[in-house]
Amino acid sequence: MLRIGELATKTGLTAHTIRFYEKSGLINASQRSESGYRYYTDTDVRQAEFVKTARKIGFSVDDVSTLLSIRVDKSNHTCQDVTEITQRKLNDVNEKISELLLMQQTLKILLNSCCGGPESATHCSIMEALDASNALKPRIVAE
Amino acid sequence: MLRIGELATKTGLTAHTIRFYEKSGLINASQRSESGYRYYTDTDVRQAEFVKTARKIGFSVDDVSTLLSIRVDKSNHTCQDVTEITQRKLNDVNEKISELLLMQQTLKILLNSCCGGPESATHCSIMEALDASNALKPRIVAE
DNA sequence: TATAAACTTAGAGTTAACTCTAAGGTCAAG
DNA sequence: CTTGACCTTAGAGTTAACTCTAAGTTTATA
Ligand SMILES: [Zn+2]
Ligand SMILES: [Zn+2]
Ligand SMILES: [Zn+2]
Ligand SMILES: [Zn+2]
Repeated sequence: MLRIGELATKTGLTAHTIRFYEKSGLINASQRSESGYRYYTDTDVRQAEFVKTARKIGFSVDDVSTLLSIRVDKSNHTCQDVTEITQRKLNDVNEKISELLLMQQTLKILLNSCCGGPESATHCSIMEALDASNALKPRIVAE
Repeated sequence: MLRIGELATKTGLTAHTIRFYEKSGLINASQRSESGYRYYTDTDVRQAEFVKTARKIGFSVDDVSTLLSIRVDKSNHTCQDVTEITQRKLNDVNEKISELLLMQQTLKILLNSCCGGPESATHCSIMEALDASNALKPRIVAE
């Protein structure tokens, strides 16, 4: 039986976060001491680790909540249920990556166009590009 | 001279956002009618477009604020000043991309391992992976 | 003139996931 | 018995960038 600090150490979460997850319904302490201290059983610890793993992969707290409800009642859920959540998450991630790659591309173009030196920014091509509003069309770029 | 709604149409921002940007010091209306309506000059419009462009590229409101202060006083700033902001942003973006690629990789592995069918999740490999906490080590994976 | 669209303000609400604070209680070690 | 580390709670604060509301004013149009 671990106390909250020990669970924190074990999982890499903070005690604060564990309490927050408790409020969110992700982690609970099977036992409480008379004085109110939380005590975590092995089962609780495994659930906390599940939560940590799922969060680390990138699932939202809400997703983890759903995954946990599947976890406690696997026989009434299907692989499809699980892949749906996972696929949705992957789609999110893919979309974010696309956006970021576009930003990356544009930023690279800007950096390539500017000398970066100590001279006056009066004719800085980055500033000019931002003013021209066609700085938003990244193309094939070297490097 | 445009009113806020017209500027909104022209820039693709909303009137709300323009007012928010005003509070944040990014956009201001050179004129006000007697009744208090904002009126934007061509110069204001160009600044608003600069803001829109910079935001679209991914610069934070704070970054844009800094870029604007360079913009109004280019001769007292250098290309280095500008590239620093841009490079910092690119570094941020690169870091986020790395994190997302890791997530993407892991999610792909999970999806590959699960049949995704209508059968019970009792032996679902995604659930197993989340329970095993070694689901976090993405390796080379086929597409 | 009447109506509707557009505008004004201050300030509150949204989202996600924490993060921290205050004020106090508990427990093991020395 | 005292000290210090650890625990408790409710609830407020953080961040970024909006987004919305309410209640009222102005303006253009029919
Ligand atoms: Zn230069
Ligand atoms: Zn430059
Ligand atoms: Zn299956
Ligand atoms: Zn499965």
